[in-house]
Amino acid sequence: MKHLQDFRYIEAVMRAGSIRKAADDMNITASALNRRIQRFEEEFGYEIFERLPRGVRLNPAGELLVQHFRTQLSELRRVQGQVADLTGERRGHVTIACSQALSPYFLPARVAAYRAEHPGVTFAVKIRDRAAAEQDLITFQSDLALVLEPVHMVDFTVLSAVPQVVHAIMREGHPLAGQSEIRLRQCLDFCHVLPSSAYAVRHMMEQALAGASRNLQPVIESDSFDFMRHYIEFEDALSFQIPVGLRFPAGSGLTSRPISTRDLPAGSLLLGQMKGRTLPIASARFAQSLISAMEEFAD
Amino acid sequence: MKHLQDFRYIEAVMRAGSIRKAADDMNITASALNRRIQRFEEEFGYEIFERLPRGVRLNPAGELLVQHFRTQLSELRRVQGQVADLTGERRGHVTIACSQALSPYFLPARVAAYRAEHPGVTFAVKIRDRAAAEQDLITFQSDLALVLEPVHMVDFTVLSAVPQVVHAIMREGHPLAGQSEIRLRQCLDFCHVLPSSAYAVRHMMEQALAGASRNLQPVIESDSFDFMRHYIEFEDALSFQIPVGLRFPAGSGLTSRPISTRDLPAGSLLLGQMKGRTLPIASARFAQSLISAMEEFAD
DNA sequence: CAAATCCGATGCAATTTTTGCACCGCGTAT
DNA sequence: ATACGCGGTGCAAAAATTGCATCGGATTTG
Repeated sequence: MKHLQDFRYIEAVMRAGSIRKAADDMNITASALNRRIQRFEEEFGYEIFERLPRGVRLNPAGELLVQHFRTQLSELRRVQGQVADLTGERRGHVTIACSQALSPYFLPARVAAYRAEHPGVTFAVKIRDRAAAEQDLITFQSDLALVLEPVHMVDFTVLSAVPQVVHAIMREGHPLAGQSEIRLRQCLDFCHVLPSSAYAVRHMMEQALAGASRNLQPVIESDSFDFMRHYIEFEDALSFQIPVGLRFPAGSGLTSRPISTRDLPAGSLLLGQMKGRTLPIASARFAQSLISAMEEFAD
Repeated sequence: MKHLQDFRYIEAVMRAGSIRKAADDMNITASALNRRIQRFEEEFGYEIFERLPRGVRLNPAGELLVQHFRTQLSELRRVQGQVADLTGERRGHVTIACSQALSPYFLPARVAAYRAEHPGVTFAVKIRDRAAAEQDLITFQSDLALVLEPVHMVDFTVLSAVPQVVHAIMREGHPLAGQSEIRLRQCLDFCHVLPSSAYAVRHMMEQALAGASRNLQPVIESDSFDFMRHYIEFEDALSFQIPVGLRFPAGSGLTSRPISTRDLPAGSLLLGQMKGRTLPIASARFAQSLISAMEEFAD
């Protein structure tokens, strides 16, 4: 849309940190871009960039403005969706940021189920760690976020929450497999494979062990839940995952046992959206469908 | 703001009902305007005007779009206000649509009280009948509406409500002045001076008398509460007003008595805003101040 | 029933706006 | 001290917008 051109340039400058670099990115001359910025600031009535010796940076007014434009852009898309709806096209697009744990089983199943009923709806599923998922909402890059234990919770409206007890994953023959519940300290006696600290499960475990005499000493630390899960098949170690991410096909040789909530309180898996935002119809409906499905996982 | 130029043109075309007339209004050629509309529709992806033999009219998609633009425009102003705030200018502007009854005493006092504390804040007070006040909110021409018994209440969020019993206004020597409360049917025995049917008091009285054997027969019907009130000083008739609009300076020779709520239920004086909207800081604060003041008038 | 009227659309030239290029002054970094 | 990268600016080229004249179509008018 033509009338948001200025915003695209402003955002580019913000990202690049300098008008010249941004001009390069946007295939335009620095002078042209410079003047666009100046003209905009004049019309707006206030400067939005601080001029630094090595470039420019958004000032607080600029931050406010960028946030406004982002809202505006997402609203425009929502209106377009609504118009598409009433012209009978009946399509729609859902963007969701979610934790890695959701990616193998839970979310694919839910998206497929939804698409079975609404084939015209398309999806963008972004795997994000819990901090990045929130950032995605704030920048309007995702309509929804489904994430375990979000970090900041500012501008985050919770649509649904289910508690999730952390499970230890192990081979079927593992010594701990004989118990129906595992104490956290028992885990420390075995080799463990953990997600890196950006992930909620790791964070929860470190919180739980803060002040304890023994600490986590992962033999493997990874960003890939998939990698860790498969690693367990080869070494007699422990990995950890929440129920929505668990499922053991026959013959995998793996099993899981819950960690006692006395040691490790259950985390909350939250479905949320940007506070105060009106979601596009497709996303709002899919959120409803997700909420129903999440209730079945209340652990 | 330059980037909303298209919207201004679209709105002009909507109002004028034809591109040519709108072009005239906006001091531009019809062809230029026509092409702007076409280009916009192309970018937007959908037509927003129906082409009729005698002009154009917004289609449903266009209605949605116009509403979107109005929101956007008001949001932009809010952001500008916020920016003004953080640059230390500490100014602000409040727009409020209100019933005529509020205009002589209640609202001037409230606005003055608020400005005494916040001298930088400016006001636009628009006197509107109850239907027009709501319309003002919807079109974002006012931030707030303070109105007795609004008509539609769609997209209307109530911020505060106080009941208002209708009072009869009369000269001090009037036969009914001896009673502490007046029955509605008694009023019919005297000449009465009524607001026209666009006003809530008139509407409430007609509702109350619907199906009754006797009906209202105003000797004077007027749009001006001020006129009616002063008219009573010259003829021994009755007029009607709600408490917030009442105050008799010594020597006016007028007085008022409440109509029994058995005959005429109290109406609600509502302070409201457009549903889902975030008000500019100045308006939000003034609304808070109004809410406090309104509580004193709970009748 | 035909002429007149009013409408939106469009080709083309005039005008305004935007862009690119060259260059300035300035502060930092080397 | 010099070189580099930055934002800002004058001026000409390029692009977009506008105005004018005109078309084709539908309604209104006489």
